[in-house]
Amino acid sequence: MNKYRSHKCNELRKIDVGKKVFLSGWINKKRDHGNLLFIDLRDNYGITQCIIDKENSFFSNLEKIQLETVVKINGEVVNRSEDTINKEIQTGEVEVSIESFSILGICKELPMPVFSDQEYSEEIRLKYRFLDLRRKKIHENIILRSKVISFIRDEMNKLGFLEFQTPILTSSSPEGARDFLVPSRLNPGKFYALPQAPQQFKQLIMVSGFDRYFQIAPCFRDEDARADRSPGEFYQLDLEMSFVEQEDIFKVVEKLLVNTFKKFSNKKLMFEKFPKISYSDSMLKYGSDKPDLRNPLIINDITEIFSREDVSFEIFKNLVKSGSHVRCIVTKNTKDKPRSFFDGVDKWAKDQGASGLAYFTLESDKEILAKGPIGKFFSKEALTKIMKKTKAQIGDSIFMACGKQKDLEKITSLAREKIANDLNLIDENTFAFCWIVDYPMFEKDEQSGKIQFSHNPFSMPQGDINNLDLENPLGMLAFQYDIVCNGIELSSGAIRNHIPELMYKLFSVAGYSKKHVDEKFSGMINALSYGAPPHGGIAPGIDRIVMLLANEKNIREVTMFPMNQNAQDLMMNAPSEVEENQLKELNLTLKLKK
RNA sequence: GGGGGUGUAGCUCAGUUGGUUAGAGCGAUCGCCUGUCACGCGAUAGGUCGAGGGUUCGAGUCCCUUCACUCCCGCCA
Repeated sequence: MNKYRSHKCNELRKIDVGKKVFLSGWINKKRDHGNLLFIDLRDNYGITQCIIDKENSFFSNLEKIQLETVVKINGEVVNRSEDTINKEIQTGEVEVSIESFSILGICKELPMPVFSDQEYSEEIRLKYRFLDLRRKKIHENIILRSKVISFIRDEMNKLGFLEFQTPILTSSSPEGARDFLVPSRLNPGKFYALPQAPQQFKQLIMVSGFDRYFQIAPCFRDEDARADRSPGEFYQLDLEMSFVEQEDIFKVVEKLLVNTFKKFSNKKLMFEKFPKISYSDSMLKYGSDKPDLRNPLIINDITEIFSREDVSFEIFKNLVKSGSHVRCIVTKNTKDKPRSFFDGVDKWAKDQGASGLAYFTLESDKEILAKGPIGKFFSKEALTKIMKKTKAQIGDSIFMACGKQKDLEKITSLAREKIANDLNLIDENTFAFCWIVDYPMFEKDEQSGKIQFSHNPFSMPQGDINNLDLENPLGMLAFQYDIVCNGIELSSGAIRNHIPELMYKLFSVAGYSKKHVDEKFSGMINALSYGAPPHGGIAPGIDRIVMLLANEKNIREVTMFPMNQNAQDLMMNAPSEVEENQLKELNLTLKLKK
């Protein structure tokens, strides 16, 4: 028999009454009545109330013991009287009458309480993460994460995918995010890079003939953190399939995500067949390529209205003449909302750096009229036209913004969210997935004016690949797609370009020579020249999936040992300085900026 | 790199128009208490008010600088 415990702390029931047992765990809570002491003993599985009175010679020692000390308790399971049963805990019908105890691990005075629903500063939580992780909420989040990953692994195996590991020390790639670099001792002056994703490896796995690959893959990107973005490292469900078209990948991933979300959450799925929205539609209707489809508000372009003679809103008209656009958001039946609601939105927009949001409300007094500060600038014919274009009705309000396309997309996207929150339009009890498809292959860099890959240079362009219009690269679409859920980008993927000649052509559009491609992607381009199957894949973010399932707003809540916003591990003291001889071995000298 | 928020006891926070000795709850220590499950009651200890500078007769409070944590923008194929 195990030396430390006969039972776990969630196991004892009425049927065990009379048994001699021994339990080990942490002292979660003491309730000291002076001559009678209750102890809640906690382990990973649950809590058992243990009790001792002053007749017992161990009483005074146990009374003095610190919370969170690890102890082994010997005793007898006894019944609780009807009025002392605790339904909150699994073992609440019984308790353990303590006969003796021993300390297995002492605990100093705690820097933060473990048994408490209080919130603590990130600094203290991260420094004492091992204590933080004992707390119920986050302990359960981490267990959920483990179960989700196991489930996904299981599903992937069932679907015929093989799990492979790919190198962690690899080469730096010129595209994408900033790399983490690792100096090579054996190759002075040269560096490995940690993979931003196993992108090239997974394609090489397809070229190697393995057909279906997946991996719960660590990815490393040296970019600044956000609430939903860990600094440094995160995990993706990386997968790749051979001899597939876009639709084949959609089928696999939809099934996997629907199964996962149904299993681990009680929230409703708005769609089991995820709607497909083209990138350009999404940018127009939602102002973003990661729309929250729980939000019913839609953005409409009404630029043309402002070239009409019977519209006299000169500020917008003049801006439109110089190339700006006007887009609007209609809110249903808001005619009775107080002035403060409308002004609040307008003021908020100004705080966001926009020039504000103009608005009016459609009312009817035999004739259509627009009420609000700028209502008088629109004729009833113009209003009718706007109503037709935006499907607005009497009683609705219209918020308008004017600006250059990029700025406009940004402010309308934010406004959509802001207004929906103000009007409480978002059903928090729902997951709304969608596919964003038809990404452009190339885009123009705003500052330099140069053509560059908009997403992934290895994606397959759409259309007849033998007759691509390379003169108009900005019109070219790619077989590239994202999954978005509740406004969070969960993953992106693509059908890959497996034809070397085509890849050279596309890289040349972005200004890279054949020589450059051969040098930077030698492994890939070489492999594709020896019989590569058509293939494609995707990589859903594990951390974000768990975040959604755990209903958390911050990725640290589902990460066991996260770093802080400055990419420091306060518990392990990373990053840290290293010894001079370590640098010397690596042929490195430090030149710190002052 | 830029903008916002926060920083007061071990922890979570209060602290008024600048005004005497900076408070509370939890935790710690000590005492009382035999049915609690956020046990109760009493007492004690515990403070560089993030740091530095300034204004003032007087600064936790006002001003400047700076640091830490956090949220956002940039960045994230």
